[in-house]
Amino acid sequence: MANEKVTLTVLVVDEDDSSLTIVSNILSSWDYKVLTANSVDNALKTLREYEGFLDLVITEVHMSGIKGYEFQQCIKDEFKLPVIMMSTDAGKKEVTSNSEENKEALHLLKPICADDLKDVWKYAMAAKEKKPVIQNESSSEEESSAEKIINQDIDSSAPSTVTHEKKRKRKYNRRRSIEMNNENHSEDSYRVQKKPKMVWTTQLHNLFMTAIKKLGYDKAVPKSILEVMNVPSLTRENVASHLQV
DNA sequence: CCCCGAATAT
DNA sequence: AATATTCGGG
Repeated sequence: MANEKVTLTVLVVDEDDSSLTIVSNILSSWDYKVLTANSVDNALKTLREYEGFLDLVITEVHMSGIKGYEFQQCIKDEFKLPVIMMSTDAGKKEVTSNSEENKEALHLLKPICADDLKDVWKYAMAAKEKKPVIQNESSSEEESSAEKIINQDIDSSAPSTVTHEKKRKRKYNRRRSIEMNNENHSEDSYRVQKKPKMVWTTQLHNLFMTAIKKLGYDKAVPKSILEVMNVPSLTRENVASHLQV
């Protein structure tokens, strides 16, 4: 019933104020709701205060008072949020090693630029519960629709360097929700593409717009747009159709 | 055959 | 109304 505009909320944590401001500004300009914290303490405060409201955390690795990864673990464990790390020395030892479920931990190299952040919404989205829109095609009502969680896989590109990989793939994963003892609320956005119609979220639309701008009006054809957007599971037809509107 | 934009269908 | 699918042409 309630499927409307989505605003992703991001908590940015860094002890360096200028960095905080930069990231914050970039994200804000894309309709993200941005909260900031300049210390672990403040971050935790905000985390608790906005519990259930946040979608993503972006944090500097080196924070005083705690080891970066404990912090990350803590956030993931307690708040079940995707965490993206930032630092000036990505690729260092623990960064990549100390991660069991670090699948969602993108690591960004400072200085952060807009390009680095353009994909973060995917992480937030992936972590959110997807609300599938199932539509039945046939008239038989005997339907057992238990699993309708459609999940798009996340395509992580190399940090801060543009790699042009040609990849066009379509892949769906089904994932069972394994939550039983957690109060869970707040949900809205999702993007699906299995059976149901896809949904153009505002983030998706932003990406779309950005792509067109980057290409120029005359060069903005579906194929190019699709490539620039680089969203897995998005088809050329999707883009073409959207282009008409 | 690939891909576009427009038209049309759901 | 928003997306998908089909159509005609380059």
